[in-house]
Amino acid sequence: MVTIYDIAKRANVSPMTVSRVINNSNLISESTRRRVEKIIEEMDYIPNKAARNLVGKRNKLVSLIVTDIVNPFFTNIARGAEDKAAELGYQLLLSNSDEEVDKESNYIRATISAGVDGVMIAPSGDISIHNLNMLSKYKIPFVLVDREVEGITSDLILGDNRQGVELLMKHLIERGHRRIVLINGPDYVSNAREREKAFKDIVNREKLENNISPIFQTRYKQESTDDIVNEILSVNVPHRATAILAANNFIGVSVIKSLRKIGMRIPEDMAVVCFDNPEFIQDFNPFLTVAAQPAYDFGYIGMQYLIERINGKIIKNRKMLLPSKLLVGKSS
Amino acid sequence: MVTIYDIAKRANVSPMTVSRVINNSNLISESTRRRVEKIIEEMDYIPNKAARNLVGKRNKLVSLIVTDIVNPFFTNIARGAEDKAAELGYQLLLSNSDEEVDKESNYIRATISAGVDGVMIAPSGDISIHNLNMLSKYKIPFVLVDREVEGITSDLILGDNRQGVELLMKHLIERGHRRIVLINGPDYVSNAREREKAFKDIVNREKLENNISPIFQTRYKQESTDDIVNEILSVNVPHRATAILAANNFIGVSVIKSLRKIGMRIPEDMAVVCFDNPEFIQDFNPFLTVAAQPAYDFGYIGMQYLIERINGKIIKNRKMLLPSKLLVGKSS
DNA sequence: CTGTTAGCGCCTTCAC
DNA sequence: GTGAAGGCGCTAACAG
Repeated sequence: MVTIYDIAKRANVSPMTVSRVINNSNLISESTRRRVEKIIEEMDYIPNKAARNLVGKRNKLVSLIVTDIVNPFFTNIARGAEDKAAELGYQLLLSNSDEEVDKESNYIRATISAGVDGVMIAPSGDISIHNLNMLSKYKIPFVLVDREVEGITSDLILGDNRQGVELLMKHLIERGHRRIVLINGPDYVSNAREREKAFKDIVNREKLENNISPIFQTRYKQESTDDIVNEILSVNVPHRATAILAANNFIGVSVIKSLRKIGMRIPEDMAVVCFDNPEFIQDFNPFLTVAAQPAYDFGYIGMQYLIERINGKIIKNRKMLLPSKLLVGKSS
Repeated sequence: MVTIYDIAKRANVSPMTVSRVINNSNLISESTRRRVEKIIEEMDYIPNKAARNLVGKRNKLVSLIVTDIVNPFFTNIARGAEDKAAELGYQLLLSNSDEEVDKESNYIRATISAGVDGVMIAPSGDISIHNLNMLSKYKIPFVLVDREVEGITSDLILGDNRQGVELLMKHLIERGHRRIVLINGPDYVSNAREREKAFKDIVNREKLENNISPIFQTRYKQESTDDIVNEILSVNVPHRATAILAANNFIGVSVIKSLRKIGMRIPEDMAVVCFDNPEFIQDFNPFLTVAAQPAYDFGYIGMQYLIERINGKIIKNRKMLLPSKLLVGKSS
């Protein structure tokens, strides 16, 4: 391994001078700078981050913790985050928490151990507060994306959930639906609570039949929704809901599968809409009607915020609320 | 920041003893071990990787370099890789090369600088050889996934491209197609060369009309294929190709878009098949007929190989060839 | 503008 | 079983 000492020897300078060169110090004469740079090039010298980090320097390393990179929503967040990070010279550690606090907790510890400068996280839920406090204890800045956590103040990049629900509900109502069911995510995730609140408000405001517009709860994962769908269909036809609003793409897809399994036609027998695209290419084969959140921007802007924080430029907490776009498919 | 010195003081032992505890040395009495462990717990001590790394220890950090995490093929590779890495206590650095050698080169340097123990990479192409040699120079083990590189020997996790092409061609031929066009990836990527070779062999073997079965080349990216499609359609109908084999999902999707743009019906006017799912959920809304590669396994097995290499368990190079599965959609 | 000294947190080596 | 000394590669603080 080539070190600054090797460079120094060859260049007839002290290691400190080499250090100054690789850190772009301007307390150096142009001639020695050039000489040293040439030798660095020749010897393929690559600085050792561990050593740098040990003396208290920034590590230029950030951590991204999502629930599941396979969800296109988070895939795009990851890409946005990585693009911005790379642009600013940072590297990205990736973890999948699967919405499990314990896994998340392990990742947080590993992440601290690795000496990251900051963390961008879509927290598992409100119980993530302990993990986030751990970060605070180590003075590691973080931003929350997609979800906030009760009792935590930080920079936030969130979807405008009320606006998204309005978009989907308005669309369904325009198509004549009056009996709409919400299949929501878990109530320990902030965006599920917000989506539910918006849903209820609209049901009241629009005087929809809210006795037949109950709210079901599942998880934001690839899980069967057969039971919930069966329960919805157990209501006899004149009173049965005619449309389902799924709180995210995984739920939306599961609902479609459950409906198809028992021969229901979509949208004739049941309309389905959801948050977030289940597919990564927007305009290719749209089946589901969705409120598409600008996931890439979540990641890109979030990383910008995070690195500003790392550099100590920003003190007060910021909250960015990003709107969804309605993409009408065949499912409604 | 809590260090082994803090723990040592509180436990009335030397820092060395603490070090032994956190490294599960067995040269320690049960009683002191327990005492130290208790204090570690109390003080929320987290080891500093930078320090560990500096004294030459494993960093428990690996790097994954893909061309684009947004491609579901690589998304699933990433998930498989991260799962295996986490299982074995490793963390994952993620980078997107966009199939550009210079970007890749920067990531490789950053990755070395970060002190990774190993690298899993889908190389940009044959020119990646310099980047891989850089890794060798630093004695960092690596495995190649999805693509091999001429002149590089290493562990390999590859798709069985011949088998995949056979699958798709057999399917098309069974449906009566005799004039098939290949829209391939760039020839500096090994799998493109293999797919082309298999395609040609089958065209000859099956005595397909190979004067009208030319091969076009584009990139494995989300780029327009309008020009290529127009060229294909410029042939008059009795002689025009009736099916297109796209070498990956991005190309497949682009081709569909190009065809739709000019009002061609799929599959009536033109059948389309490709490698890899363009969607992350297999059984939801299948439009394209695809040869689906087991991407998750690429990542999972690849990471297993890599970490075995890191631990010095394996010496000879291994090559894992994974078969595709045919998923028939509406596009053919 | 350049060099010297000391130390970051941990582990290897060698004592005891 | 436990501890002391030294050093990994780098940079902050000081000196010249």
